[in-house]
Amino acid sequence: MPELPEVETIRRDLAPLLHGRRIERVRIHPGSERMAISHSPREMEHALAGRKIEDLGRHGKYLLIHLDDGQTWVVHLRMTGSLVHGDASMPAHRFERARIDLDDRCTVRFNDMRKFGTWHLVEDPREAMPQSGPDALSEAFSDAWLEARLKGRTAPIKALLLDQRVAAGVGNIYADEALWIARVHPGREGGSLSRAKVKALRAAVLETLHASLGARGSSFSDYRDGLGGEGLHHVQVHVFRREGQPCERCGTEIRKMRLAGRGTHYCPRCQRA
DNA sequence: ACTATGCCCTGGGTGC
DNA sequence: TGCACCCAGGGCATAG
Repeated sequence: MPELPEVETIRRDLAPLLHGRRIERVRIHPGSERMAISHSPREMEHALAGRKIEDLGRHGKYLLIHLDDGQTWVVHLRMTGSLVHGDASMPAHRFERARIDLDDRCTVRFNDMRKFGTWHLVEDPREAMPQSGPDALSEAFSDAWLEARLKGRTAPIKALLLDQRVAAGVGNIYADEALWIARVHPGREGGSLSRAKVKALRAAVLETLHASLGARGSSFSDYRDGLGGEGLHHVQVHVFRREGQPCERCGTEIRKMRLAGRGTHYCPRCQRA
């Protein structure tokens, strides 16, 4: 599941390889037409061909590919998407959904088992992510911002952490990890957190995102970096998918529950309701 | 304005 | 071995 650290790792991998390259040809494969949101697949292929890539940005879980005509190609990998750079002769991945041929005999493959990934081609990146709030690693995601977003809210804090309007880039893995670090029960009402807890939670979000970035992301299943390699962070998580195993702090068995429609992992002792 | 739920999609795992 | 079923979940639409 590519969340902020995984998308940022891909951005860093691809940026030096794509900078200044011209896109020769783009093919969206049959059966994957739905990924093209802002245009029809054929229109998008045509609009991308011949464009030069200027630089790569990121906002939350969205990868932003800035082109020489001022447009931005906005890619979201959702759960199983990956963008893998390689030599044009590299054999196609089993779940290749699209292919981008560059002017240096290299290719970027868009692989996506579940076909949830999306592409937009827009003048302003905000058109492709109208709901997105501040990036979780930006200064705009401040203690004051988080406190204001949580104030008066009765929804579970886990659900609010997953809300991209609150903090863009936090997904299921890092929401669970941050709540464990901050010792907050995932089902607790968002508005019930003290100012000190809100501050601890924001710090925990940053801590877990930076820890994962340092390990090039988490590869629980499908995530791959920009070169097709796996991240290393999944071996150092505290709670995510560790149900039945002991909590590192107190030894209590990690539990799993369903919250906001997502598998939610926590320590029943460290994270009291 | 806020909260909860279902949908999209497909492979992997499980149970019979 | 085969098959039905369930699970994974980000963002969006919809209902209340």
